[in-house]
Amino acid sequence: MVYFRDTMSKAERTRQFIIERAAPIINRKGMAGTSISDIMEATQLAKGCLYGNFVNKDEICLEAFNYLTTQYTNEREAFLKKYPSAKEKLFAYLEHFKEGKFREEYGGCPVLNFGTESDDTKPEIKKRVHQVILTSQKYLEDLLAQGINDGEFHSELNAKRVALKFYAMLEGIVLISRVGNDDKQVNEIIISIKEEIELFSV
Amino acid sequence: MVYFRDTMSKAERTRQFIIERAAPIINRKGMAGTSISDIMEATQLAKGCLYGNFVNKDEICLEAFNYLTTQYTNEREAFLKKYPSAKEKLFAYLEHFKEGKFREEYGGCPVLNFGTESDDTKPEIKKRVHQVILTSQKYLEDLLAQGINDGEFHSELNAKRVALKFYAMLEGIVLISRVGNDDKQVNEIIISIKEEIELFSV
DNA sequence: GTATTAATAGACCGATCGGTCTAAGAAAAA
DNA sequence: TTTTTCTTAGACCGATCGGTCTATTAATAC
Repeated sequence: MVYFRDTMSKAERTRQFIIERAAPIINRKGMAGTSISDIMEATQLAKGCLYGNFVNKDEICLEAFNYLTTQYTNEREAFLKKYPSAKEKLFAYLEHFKEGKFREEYGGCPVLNFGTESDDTKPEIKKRVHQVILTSQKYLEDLLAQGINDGEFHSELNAKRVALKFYAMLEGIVLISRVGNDDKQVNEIIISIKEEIELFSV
Repeated sequence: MVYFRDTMSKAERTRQFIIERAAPIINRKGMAGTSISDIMEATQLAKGCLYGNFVNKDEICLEAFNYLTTQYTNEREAFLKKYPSAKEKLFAYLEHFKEGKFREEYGGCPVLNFGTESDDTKPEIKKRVHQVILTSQKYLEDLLAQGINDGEFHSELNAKRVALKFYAMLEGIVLISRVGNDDKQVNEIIISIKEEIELFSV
């Protein structure tokens, strides 16, 4: 992240800094499992400073989730830009997933982590996670629809259903690979999805 | 759960009772999010009694996970027994999943909940979750292999890969349906899997 | 250079955390 | 019935929790 000294106030910069430092910790240890002192240590900031920039811990958690997801989305967007067709974009999507910064560096997929923790306890976070899930599905769905439109994919293809299927598989494999400390199964899933894409390619 | 007054000691019965009461709470609120006083309240037992039956909170969490998974496995086992062939068993497996006691009553799939929470913080729990994942995949894989063996499925079918694929999809859809408060997408996934089963049926 | 804004260390708050211990009573097992 | 096992309520422990506040200092903006 770049801090624009000319356009961002000191407070904005600090706020952003806190989010960036806190996000991977919360993603790893969970919202309940992360304490304010964890964040103080990671940022080397005083408690008063944290509470001067956020109203409470929940706000930090929410912003951490937003940061992680937009970060990931932006990176992927930049990566996919190079590929023109829907099919190429889909394959690139899988490649980008396979590189998997979010399966390793930051403690796994935030949708998975925040989603499972929030679903019975934090309605606001849950709502936000839900939005992200919908957006992600929609993205895949649009790619598939574009492919149909461009004559790359068969028209009988149910874009919505297949998008859901792919997305569920990817979330599922993040869980499996992380708990198993093993990336081999990620490749297996990618192969399965690629096979399926070929199946509905014209 | 039945308490066998003749074969179980008082301590064993109490231990079991605590596990059963604590399990759904821990599954919902998370390990870090569940306190000893939560468990005292749910069991109406004194703190000394809890610590007389378990060495610490972690042990309660681990046993809660074991309880939830064996519970679910047993129920499914009983349900599938009625179906003789591999293909019928697979379909029954999906039906049983669709009924989804563990997507609603107990706070979602324990593999998902304990898995995401433990993966960076609780190595012992993580290890146990890993075992359960392997067993579940193996179960599906064996079903598919049996189907091939019995001539129900094509022999080119990659049982291991497809088992992984199905399992990932199911874990993924638990997350999606819970965060979205919506079961419609569960049906969509079931349809997708059924389609796929038909695809490799002879 | 001056005015403003932001960050500091840390005292302090009440509440809760996981966990230990005890003395007494209840329940179960023999 | 007697003995053994188990559970009780709650005091107590030190630590930590999220959060507030203050007086001082540092950095930034104009």
